[in-house]
Formats: sequence, structure tokens, C-alpha cells
Amino acid sequence: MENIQPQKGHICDAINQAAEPDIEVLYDLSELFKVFGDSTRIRIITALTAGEMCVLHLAEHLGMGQSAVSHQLRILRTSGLVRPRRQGKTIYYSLDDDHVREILEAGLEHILHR
Amino acid sequence: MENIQPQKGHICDAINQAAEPDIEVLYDLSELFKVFGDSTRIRIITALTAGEMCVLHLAEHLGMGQSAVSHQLRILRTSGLVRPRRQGKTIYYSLDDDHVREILEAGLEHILHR
DNA sequence: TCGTCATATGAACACCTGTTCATGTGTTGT
DNA sequence: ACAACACATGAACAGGTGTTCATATGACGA
Repeated sequence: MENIQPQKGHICDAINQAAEPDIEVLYDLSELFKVFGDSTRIRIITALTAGEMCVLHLAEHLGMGQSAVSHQLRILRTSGLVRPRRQGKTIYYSLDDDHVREILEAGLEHILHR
Repeated sequence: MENIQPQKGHICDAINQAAEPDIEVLYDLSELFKVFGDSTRIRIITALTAGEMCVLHLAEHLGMGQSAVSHQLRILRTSGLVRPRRQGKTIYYSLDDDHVREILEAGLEHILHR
């Protein structure tokens, strides 16, 4: 990284203005979006928007192997986006938070309205 | 990928219900979130929330090299999240779309409120 | 208890991503 | 025209990511 020192003072609205708002929060934020940044996981989340579903049906729905889906579900679970409910041998997954739908909506707004 | 055929019919709310809503849109959606899924880009976007800024000031603000920032700006520009404005030698970047702020907000809601 | 079903997990592998270094492009002032 | 400045771009390299294969866990029924 070089030593940066622009010669003439440019007029940048945001410069010299208080430090970054919670740099650690911004890191967590990027980690959250990283979870949404995979088409398999987005498809899982979208599917769960309609209601809870078990792993094999998710795999069938996505046309993928059970293992791959299970791995992705672990990531979604760890991130607190999805919640498991055990009933006998099968485990039903559902969205853990209404924020998840809102984030999805916000993204769709950008994709569609332009 | 294995041949999946669950033995007994589980009760999954969303199964057998109309096909996926535009699988291509979901792919684009994941591509969008992928752009948000990097701390450097999130920091750039957040910085631009306060107003336009030139590349060197962004680099200074982030404590990174000019090249790295420029590479990330190209990704943000290509994704339509950020817009350049040339004035002499320097180029000022700003958020291209109000949707960007909304997506950021939706993500923050999830991070903070829990 | 034994076999089967539903899911989870670990290792391995190919692929993708972000930074750095070096260099190129375009603009300004002299 | 030339040097300096602001920014962009290409190559290269380390580190991360998602799928597959094989195997483990845990629950149910006979």
C-alpha cells in the first residue's frame, strides 16, 4: 500500500467527516450479504419463503444432491437465516427471521426496477 | 447427484407448488448480493452514502492502495451500484441508485435488531 | 438389535476472488 | 511536447468457496 497524499485538496463531501461508522459492523454486514451471494442459497431461501421444507424435498426442488444442500443449510443455519424443526427422522427448515424476506425484497427491487 | 425419491410423502408447504419464480432472476439476485458480500466494497458503498468521493480519498479513507480500490470500483460500476463523474484529472464516484441504500438498510436491520 | 431412512459431516478437488506489482491511459499545466 | 498527476488495467499469486464422494450420526420400525 502506497503513501497517499493528494496534492490539491479535492472536494469530497464525505472526507474528514467522523470516522467510519463501526467498522466491525460493516464487516458483519459483508459477511451477511456473502451468504446471500450464492445462487444455491438464494434458491433455498426463496423456496422457504413459501413455507417450511425438508432437506430431500429441497434437494429435489433444486435438482441437487442431498449433501450439497445440507452443506448450504448449515451455512444458512449458522448465519441465523434459517431454523430447523425436527419431526421424527426428517428435519424441516424455515426462515428464521422476517428480515430475510425484506433483504430479498430490497434486492429484487434493484434487479427489476431499472 | 443421486436419484432422490423420498419414501413417504412428507408435508412440505412449498412442494409441488408452481415452478421456481424466474430462476434466472434468482441468479442475478445472487450476483447482486455477491457484490455486497465483500467488506472493502461495503466500506466503499457506506462511504459514498455520505456523498461523492474521488478514488484517492477513498483509498486514503479505507487505508488501502489505489489499485485495489480502483479494481473494486470497477466491479461496483459494472454492477450499476456506483456512477463516476469526471472533473479534470479526478473522478468522483457516487451511489447510482437509491436501492443501494435500501439494501444496506435491510442488512443492517438484521445485524442490529437481534 | 438390526436394517433402513433422513440428514450431517469430513476430506479432497476444481474454481473463483481480492490484493499487489507493474504498467498503461488520459488529463492538466508549463 | 513533456512531465506530473489521477485513475485504470493486466498478470500473478495466495486464500477462500462450493460441489462431490464416502462415511458418520440419529431416529424409526420390525
